[in-house]
Amino acid sequence: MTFSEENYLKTIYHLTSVSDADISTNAIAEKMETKASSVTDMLKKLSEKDLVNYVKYQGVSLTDKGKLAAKMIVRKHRLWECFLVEKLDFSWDEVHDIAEQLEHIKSEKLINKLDDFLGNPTEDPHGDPIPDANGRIIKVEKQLLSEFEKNQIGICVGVKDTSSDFLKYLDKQEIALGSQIEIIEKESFDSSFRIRVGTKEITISNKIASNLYIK
Amino acid sequence: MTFSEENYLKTIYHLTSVSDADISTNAIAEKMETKASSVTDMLKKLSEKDLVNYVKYQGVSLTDKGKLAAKMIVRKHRLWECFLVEKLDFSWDEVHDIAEQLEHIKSEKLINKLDDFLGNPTEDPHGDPIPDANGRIIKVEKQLLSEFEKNQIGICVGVKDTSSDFLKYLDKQEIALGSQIEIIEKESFDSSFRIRVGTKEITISNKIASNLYIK
DNA sequence: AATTTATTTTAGACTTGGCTAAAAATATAT
DNA sequence: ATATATTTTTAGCCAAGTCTAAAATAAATT
Repeated sequence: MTFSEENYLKTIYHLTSVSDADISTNAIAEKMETKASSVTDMLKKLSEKDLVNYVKYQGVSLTDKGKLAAKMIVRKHRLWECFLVEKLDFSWDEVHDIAEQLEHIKSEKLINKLDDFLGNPTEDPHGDPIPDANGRIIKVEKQLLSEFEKNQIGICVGVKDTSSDFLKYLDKQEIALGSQIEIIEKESFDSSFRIRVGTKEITISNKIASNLYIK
Repeated sequence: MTFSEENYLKTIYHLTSVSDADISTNAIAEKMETKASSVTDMLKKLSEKDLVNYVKYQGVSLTDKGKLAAKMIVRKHRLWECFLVEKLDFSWDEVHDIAEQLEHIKSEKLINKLDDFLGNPTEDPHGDPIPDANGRIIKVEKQLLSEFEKNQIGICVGVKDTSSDFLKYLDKQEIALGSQIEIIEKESFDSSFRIRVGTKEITISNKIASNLYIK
């Protein structure tokens, strides 16, 4: 499988996890910052290889084979992210681009040994689940901070947006995975939140609250 | 720089280290298992980028820029090999192909952090030197076992051939980096050697002796 | 239901890196 | 010095993956 094929599969996998319905050519093109015509070409190829179910003009979905392949790529991506953060001391906002390259390294033995070396983690540095060698995923109950009510208390277990900008903002506010967060007040006017993180009290916008997973 | 360009640079670098003279198109083609015509095309491109000095029909050599680039690829390759052997517990005959992929990962920060994580090693698992971040290499005095005489004693510090077959043979004979080797007898007829490795006495062919570095 | 708008596909072109076959240059041998 | 052999380059073709522009289909609107 080529780099390009792997990137398409991964994109379709991620889009599927939010929408469920068949994925449109345009949605893929937008996510991958490429042109719809390029996507069409690739969908034909992936369909040939039985990695996707593709019907002209009707969108696309992953076959079982395609889904497993996509999960293996996600597995590699997230394990490498763990390695970068835990062993090489990268911060969580620096690892995405490097893992984007490392996820294409081909060696099952490598990834399984890496998994063991890291102590078989079930989540990456952003709180996203890591599929095991068979593609199984342990789902953690979690909800967005924005859905919480006044006086509720929870632990930060993940981020929805993993952009460097957002992660750096969280660092600045000293919000990390494992941080205890208490809703002090929910402002009805703009849906912003007054929260306590550890000992500090801060105000965060609804956009921030909509990208933090809490348990 | 593309994968292909990096592979050509690396090949020219390795060929240079044995011959000194300009490298022929054919020599590159043979080493890379490709055709001379493909090599010519690539040499033109590398020359455009000032990575090689190339004169039609006259062979090729690396520019300073090209040599540094090649050393950085070798650095990455050898550091990843160290990682695979020391941290992930691969054996020395398994790491080459994986490092061949990892050497193309682009991130200076990654490789320097990996270097630190490994304790800034100066040699890879085959005894080959690892260039530092500036391309500097610590050369170790060493000679081939085949050049040794009767009754000489030395320590195995490297292998010339790094093929899996050869490395597995060495494993079988319990010869590893650091092994003490004593020449018991040199057979003049076929230039084979009777040697002592640790407590064991074995006979090795001249071909084997010509691929073991001793200090 | 017809027409406009948006999406998707096709057709044809380009780039990278490879190939084969033939031509050109260089090296070797008579 | 010339003929032969080897090496290297050129010329033209192919596949992957991308693009633009035009055509086809689906969706939305009147």
